[in-house]
Amino acid sequence: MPELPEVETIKRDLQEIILGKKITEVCVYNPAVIREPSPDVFKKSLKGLVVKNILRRGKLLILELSNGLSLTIHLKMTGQLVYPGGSKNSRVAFHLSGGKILDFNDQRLFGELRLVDDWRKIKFIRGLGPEPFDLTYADFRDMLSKKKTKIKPLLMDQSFISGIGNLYASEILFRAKIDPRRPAQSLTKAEKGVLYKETREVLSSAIVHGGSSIDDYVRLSGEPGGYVKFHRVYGRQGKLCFVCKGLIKKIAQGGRGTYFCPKCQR
DNA sequence: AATGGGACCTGCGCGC
DNA sequence: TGCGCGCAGGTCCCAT
Repeated sequence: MPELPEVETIKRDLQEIILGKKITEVCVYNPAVIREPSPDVFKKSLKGLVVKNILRRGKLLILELSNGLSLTIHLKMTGQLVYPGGSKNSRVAFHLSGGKILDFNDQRLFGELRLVDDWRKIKFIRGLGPEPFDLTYADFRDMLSKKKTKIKPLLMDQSFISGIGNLYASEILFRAKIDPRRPAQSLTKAEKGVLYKETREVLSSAIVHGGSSIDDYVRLSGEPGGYVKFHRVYGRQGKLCFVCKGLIKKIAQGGRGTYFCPKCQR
């Protein structure tokens, strides 16, 4: 968390609210989250710039600014953007034209803010695989056929496909009825087709509902996203499967929790 | 190429 | 009650 649907939701919220606004002041309360340039230069350079465009690539938010620079924001696990803000716990406060504040909160300080000349050149962006919604079925099928990796960690691999994290990987595989431990290349053509379809459906439905408010994720307004009620397996270990009434199981894969129904997912 | 582990962090829930 | 421990996961990095 947050993954593609949450970041996309925040992107759309930001487009409604802060597009065209000017950054009048930046207050840095914890410099650890500013990865480049130095916090001092970051703060001074942003002052007076207007937000011209707001994009998302994978789980990265990109704010294109009036002088050609871009502010990139990675929320990692506990990052939040809240408007109107002004919380005492914020790490960075962006004062905007109109007098209100956009807060960047981040309890665990994993989040990353960067001010860069060209966001396309940053290492993280260069390493990203295709966006799920830009990927054709033919390409997806071919990509899977080349991989021996287990399917669940593969879906979370940002160089393979961008934007899917631990929560949605589990949810997508449940709906596709595929065991998360299966080697990717062992999937049948039919399974690949279902996986492709469910990847798009789960992600787009999650976006429609404003993302999943698990842990710290909130929308720009501070309100929760509404997709949690559609979760079928994530965080449900030991509970009954909604489809077969069997028990949902939790296993570790690559140091991360994987949730699945051993009966429904083969 | 694939896989596993640790590092970065901090609040929370658990067991004792 | 209070304490210490492990866990949560996005990404990078190193080792095998």
